[in-house]
Amino acid sequence: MSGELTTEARILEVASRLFYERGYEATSMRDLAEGVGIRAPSLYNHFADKQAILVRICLDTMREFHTGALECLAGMDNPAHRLRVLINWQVRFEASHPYTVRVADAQLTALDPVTRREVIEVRDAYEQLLTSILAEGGHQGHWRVEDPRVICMGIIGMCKINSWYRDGAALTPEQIGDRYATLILAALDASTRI
Amino acid sequence: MSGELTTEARILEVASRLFYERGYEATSMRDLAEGVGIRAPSLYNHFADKQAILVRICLDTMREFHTGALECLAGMDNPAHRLRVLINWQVRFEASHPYTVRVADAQLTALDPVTRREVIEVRDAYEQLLTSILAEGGHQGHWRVEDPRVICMGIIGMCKINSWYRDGAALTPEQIGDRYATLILAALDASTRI
DNA sequence: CCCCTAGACTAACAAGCGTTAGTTTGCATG
DNA sequence: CATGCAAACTAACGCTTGTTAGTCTAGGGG
Repeated sequence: MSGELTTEARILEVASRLFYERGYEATSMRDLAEGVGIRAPSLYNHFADKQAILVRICLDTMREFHTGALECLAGMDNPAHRLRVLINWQVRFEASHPYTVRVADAQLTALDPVTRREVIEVRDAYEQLLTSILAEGGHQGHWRVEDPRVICMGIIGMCKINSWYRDGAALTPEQIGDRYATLILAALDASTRI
Repeated sequence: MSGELTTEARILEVASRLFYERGYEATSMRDLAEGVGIRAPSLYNHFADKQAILVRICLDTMREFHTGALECLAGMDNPAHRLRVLINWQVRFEASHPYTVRVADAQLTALDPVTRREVIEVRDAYEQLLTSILAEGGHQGHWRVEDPRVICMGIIGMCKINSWYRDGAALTPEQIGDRYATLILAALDASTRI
């Protein structure tokens, strides 16, 4: 065992990178094994089959993302604070999990239908969370939000910095998150003229 | 020949849908041929190989997107108008080319390096276009834009409605584009308190 | 009326795929 | 020192893949 990680952890690590770079179907078990430093059949000592590796990556990532979001919001009431915290969390998560986040999104089509449904349910739960914050801010009169869902999807898309952000950029993920949160909060402010 | 399209056009149409649904690698030439209503070897009467089909889809889509953007901006000077028009164009294009836009993005890894570079160059040109508009509005004092590129990427991400928008939604693409443009313009407005 | 070409077809190939069976190895425990 | 088990290995399987070679057929121009 090289390094200090278990073989299972190293398989997941290498698989995330390869699925990210080439896609699930374009990555062979032999490629993956070579990256780990073992032979292909040995992979089956750790995972039932190729699909199980993808399932682990996608489900683990989505669940960590969602539970982390809930923890960030714990005990917060003010919609503006909640929105800012959530935007910051997503941006930071995208930057700290560059491979797995993209795999969980772009390789959805390679997932078996059952797991795909599960991943989508977690994703929907997050969207619901964000939408409810927007709606609440609207009801309280702080924000101008005619279509919370449309705004929600716009914010989520904006926060997907994973497609362009690379380590060593001029701004840290924290700074980018702050910029986006400030921008959205300014835009939603009901006192602003259109 | 069924319908009124050439066989080549029908191949591109079916391939776009299959690459979108399953990915490039997961779509076999036999699957594709079946969708078109011919046998696999007949595909080679229209395209040199499988890769050539993907190349056509990705390059055609990106070029149509970029030249369309330039046409939308022709003769427009005001940064606010230019930004609004560009946001609207992207949102409408995403909605009107749901399959090919996603393929040109998600299947980038399946493209041969030469074509991938070409696609990325077109994408970069669009980003440069948007960034320059933001920077100009900043220099003219209309907008508060400290980091034009970060804002640019945020706007582009926001406009990728293709991942969630489906025909028959409550709002039309035009309406969504208007909402986003208004939101961004309100956020950038230099006279707004933060 | 014949020929030529475009575009369909069948048959088949070599390569690579995910996976299984069966075997060996090395360490930890009694 | 013997034993057992986890986890590596080699060999090989059946299948699918992209692609090529060669053939057939229908329609339009000389």
